[in-house]
Amino acid sequence: MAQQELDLLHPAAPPRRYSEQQRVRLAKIAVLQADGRTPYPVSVPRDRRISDVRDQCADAHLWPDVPLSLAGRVQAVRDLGGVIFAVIEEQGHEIQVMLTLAETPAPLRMLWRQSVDLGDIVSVTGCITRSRRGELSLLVSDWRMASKCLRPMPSRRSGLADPDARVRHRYLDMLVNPDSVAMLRHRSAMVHALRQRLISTEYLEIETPMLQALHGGAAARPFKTRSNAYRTELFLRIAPELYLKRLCVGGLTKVFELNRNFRNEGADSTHNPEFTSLEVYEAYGDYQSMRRLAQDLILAAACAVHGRPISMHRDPDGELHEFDLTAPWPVISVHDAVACAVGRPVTVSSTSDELTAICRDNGVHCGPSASAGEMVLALYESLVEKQTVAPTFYIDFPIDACPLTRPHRTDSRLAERWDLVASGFEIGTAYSELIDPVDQRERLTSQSLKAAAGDPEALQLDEDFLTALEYGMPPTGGLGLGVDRVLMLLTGAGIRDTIAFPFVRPVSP
RNA sequence: GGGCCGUUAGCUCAGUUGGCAGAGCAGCGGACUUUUAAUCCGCGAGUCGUCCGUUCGAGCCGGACACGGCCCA
Repeated sequence: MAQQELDLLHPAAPPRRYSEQQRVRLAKIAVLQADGRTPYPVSVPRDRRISDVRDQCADAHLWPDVPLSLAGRVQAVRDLGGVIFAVIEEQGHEIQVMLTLAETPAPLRMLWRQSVDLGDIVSVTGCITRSRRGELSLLVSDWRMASKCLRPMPSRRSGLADPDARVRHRYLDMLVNPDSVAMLRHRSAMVHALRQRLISTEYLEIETPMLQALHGGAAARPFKTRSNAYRTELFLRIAPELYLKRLCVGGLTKVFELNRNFRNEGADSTHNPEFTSLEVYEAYGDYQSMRRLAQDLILAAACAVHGRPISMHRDPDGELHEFDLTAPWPVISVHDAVACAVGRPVTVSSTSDELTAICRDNGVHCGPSASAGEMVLALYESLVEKQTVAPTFYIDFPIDACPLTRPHRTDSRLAERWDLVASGFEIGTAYSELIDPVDQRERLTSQSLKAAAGDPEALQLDEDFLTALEYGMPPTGGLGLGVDRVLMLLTGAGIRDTIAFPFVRPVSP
C-alpha cells in the first residue's frame, strides 16, 4: 500500500528509447569520465576565434609559433592511423586540426578516437601550421571536450530537407544549412537599418501595449487571453496604431514602433500568426510623404542586406533573379488597376450592379450586402495583388473599407491610402490619418455594428481613443510596413524562412 | 474548404508484377604517418505515418484518419 502510494506520487519516467547511435554516444561520456574528464565543462581554453586565425593567415602567413586555443564543432574526422585530421567549425568558419604521433601525446590521441563524434564541440590547443597539402591546420598538443553531442547530426552532404523538421528543429537547420544562418544575419541587418534610418532623422521609438483590453487598428481576428489579477478578458494586439496615434495627440511629431503583432489566423507562405510590423507616424505628413519614406526605408533595408539597392525575386521555376529597386516604383489608382485586370472600365462611379456583374464574371465572391467599395476591394485583392511583381503603390482606395483613413481631398468617396505590393503580396500600407473625431466616431460606430452583427474582424469602439482625438491630433501621415514581408521581398524567401521560429502546430501529447 | 504530392535507418533517398527491407552519408570493428566528400576490408542498424480491408502473403492494392508541402478558393 505504502509502496503503491509512493509509486503514484513519484511516477517513474518511462524508459527512454535510444537509437543505436545515441547509445554509442552516451557510452563515450563514460569514456571521458573514466579519464577524469567531464563531457560538459564549465569552461574550456579558447583565446581566439577560428575566423581570427583564418584572417591573419589568409596570405600564407602563419600565426607566430606559439600555442593558441580554438573551439568549434567537429564537422569531419579523417583518421589515417598515424595522423588524425578533423575539421572544426565556429560561426561558419572552419579550420583543420591534426593529431599526430610526433606532436600529440598518445593518451590524447587515444581519447580522441574513443570519445569524439561528429557534432561534438571541442577545444583544441596547439600551434598553427600547414599540412603537406598546404591546408591551414592547428597541430594539437592538447584538447578538451567542450560539449558532447548525444545525437547523430544530419548528413552534411544532404543537409536537412524536410521543411517541417527545418522549422521545428531550427538549431539543426542552422547547423547544416548555412543559408538559414545567413537569413538570420540578413534579418538583423535589416531591422537595424530600419531603426537607424528613422532614429537618424529624429523619429522616436516607443513601445505600446501588446496586451489590450480592446483590439483595434486593423481588421483581423485577435487572440484572446485573460488577466487573473483584473479578472478581465484581454487581447493580444493586432496592431499598435491606436496607441501610436494617442502619442501624436500627446505632442510627439515623429514616432515609430517596430514590434510584434498577433492575428488569430492560419499560417501559409505569407502569413504567420505573430509577425513583426513597423508603424511610423509623422505630424504634418500625409500619404504622399509616407510613400517617399516607405521607399527610402526599403532601399536602406536592401542595402543593409545586399550591399546595394536590389531585391531577389523567385520566378515560377524557382530561379532567383536580381531586381533593381532604384527604378521608379509605379503609382496606380486602385480603380485603374482593377479596370486593367478585368478589362472593363471600373471607376469610383461604377454602380453596385456593374460591379456585381464584374465580380461574377471574374469568379470573385462577395457577400450579398457588399457595397461598391467592398466589391472593388475584393476584385483588387484577388486579381491585382498576386499579379504584381515589381514594387507598386496602389493608391486611393474606396473609403468603405478604410475606417481609420481620412477621405480623399478631392473625392470623398475615396480614402487617402495606398498599399505597397511586390512579388505578389502586400508589403505595407499608409494613410493620411483620419483626425476628425466626429467622422472617426461615426466610422467606429458603424464598425461596432458590424461586430455586433457577427463580423469577427470588425474594429471595436475604443472610447478612450476617440476622446484623445477630440483633444486634437495634428494632420498626420501614418505608415505600416510588414517587416517579415520586406525581408521576403529582399531575399525571395517564404515567410517561414525569414522568421527564426515560425509557428508550428504543437506536437500532440 | 477543394485539388495534387509526400510520410521507408540518425540524415538524404531508392524500392520493379504483391514474394526474405535497400543505397550513399552517419555508426561499429579492423588496416593505414598528410587527409580534406580520405581510401580499403568487414559488420550492425527499421513500429515502411496510424488503423481497417483485400490476399496464402502488403512498403507496394483499396478505404479512413493523422501530419507535412505545393496550388486553388
